[in-house]
Amino acid sequence: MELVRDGKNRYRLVRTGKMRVDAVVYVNEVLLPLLRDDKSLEQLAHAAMLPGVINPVVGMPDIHEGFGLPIGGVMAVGEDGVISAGAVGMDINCGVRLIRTDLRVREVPVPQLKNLMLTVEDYVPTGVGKKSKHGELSRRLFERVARTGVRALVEQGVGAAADLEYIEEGGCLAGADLDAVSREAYKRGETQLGTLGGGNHFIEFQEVAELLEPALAERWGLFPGQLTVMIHTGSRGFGHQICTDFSRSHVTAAKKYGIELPNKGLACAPSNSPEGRQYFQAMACAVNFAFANRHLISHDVGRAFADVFRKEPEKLGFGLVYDVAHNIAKWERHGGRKVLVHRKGATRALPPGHEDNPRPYRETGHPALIPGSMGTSSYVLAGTERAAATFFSVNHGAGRVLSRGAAERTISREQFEESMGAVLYNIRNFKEIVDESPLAYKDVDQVVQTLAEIGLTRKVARLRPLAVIKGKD
DNA sequence: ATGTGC
Repeated sequence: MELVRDGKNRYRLVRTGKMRVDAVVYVNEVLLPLLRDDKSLEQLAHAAMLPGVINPVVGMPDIHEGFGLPIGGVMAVGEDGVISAGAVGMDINCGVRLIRTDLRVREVPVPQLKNLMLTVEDYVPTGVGKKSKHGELSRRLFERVARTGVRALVEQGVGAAADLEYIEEGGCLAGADLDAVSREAYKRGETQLGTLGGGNHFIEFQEVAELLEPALAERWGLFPGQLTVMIHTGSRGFGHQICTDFSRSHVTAAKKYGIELPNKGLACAPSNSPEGRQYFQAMACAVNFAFANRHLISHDVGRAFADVFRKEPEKLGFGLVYDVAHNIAKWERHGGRKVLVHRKGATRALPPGHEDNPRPYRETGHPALIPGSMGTSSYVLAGTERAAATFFSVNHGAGRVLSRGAAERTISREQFEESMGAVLYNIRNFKEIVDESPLAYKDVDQVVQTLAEIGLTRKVARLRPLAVIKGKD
């Protein structure tokens, strides 16, 4: 397997052996060496072997080894090709939502910020295995949420109908069918609406630190010194179970349809087969659940703001900038063809004027939301026409450089605390959070710059972390 | 990522 330089910040794995197409990975000189002891390039090559795959399979600068497709991978497949649960990921519609306020960070003293953190934690369950505090609502609305997404919550008075235009797909991916979902997945999902989860998921209070395209940032409602809230979570146990179910059953399906699997994690079925359609139907349920999960969490964050500032969220300028997925498969048009784009740790970023942009962002292109690691900046990016080369995709974050285990073994308490700087966090026991240290991640500035300097994205705003809420066990 | 492992 040979990686050849193919222009600035761009390397190509030229088709060889059973690969049907090339793989292209976008990294600069700093990020390239980080792929040394990592199977992600091999995993891109595996994806390039699947039936119907379209040239090229793409790796983002935050790429790292995953299950099946690497995290930071984009695999587009024609109508005659396959769909793969492992190319979407365990956390279906893991994604990011950004909320703006009219508050200025300098007007919010640290004790008030701490109070805000505690109040949010009262409303939003965090940590692995946690169940919804809206137990009755979660159970009652679960089926409607899975079928119709965020709209089911809006109908109950959670948020406003106008919010739907500020969510990818209007908060509902078409084609969801609960009949495709196992009993097991259903049971795990119905009690988890409005929960954060663990691992890299978070609720973060941020300050708009820098406007890189001031006119556009202001048009999107951002201003320097502004307090924003970023929510990063997904479909919890529901999506996890769906991925597990289909990664197993599609090994059999692949055999049935004569598909040779380069690795088990890429288990797949023809997208037009009953097995392939069933995965799409189930995945769409989890996509809708995750959009609704972030929506209900925002509602609860709004309640916390109302408690602390003694003003209704609307009076605080509380509003949705955007909500975007980074683990999803969707049918889209690229190069005049209908293709199924699998994005796993990759964020859609449509260019200005593209007809698939939501109405408020039709002219400018929608914001692409990129969380950094805790303790480092996050970014608001915009799409470009050049990113047609990546099926209009950008990175999804900083990307891991140390596994959880390696982080726990090698990062000391002192190093951890230094890496967090002045950022507040809710976890007392450093061992529970060291695997999320900024030291376990790549440099998000390098990652974003890699794409920006070759015109695959534009930096609109940089957000600085003030305080982060992570999952508590 | 995950009621975190065959």
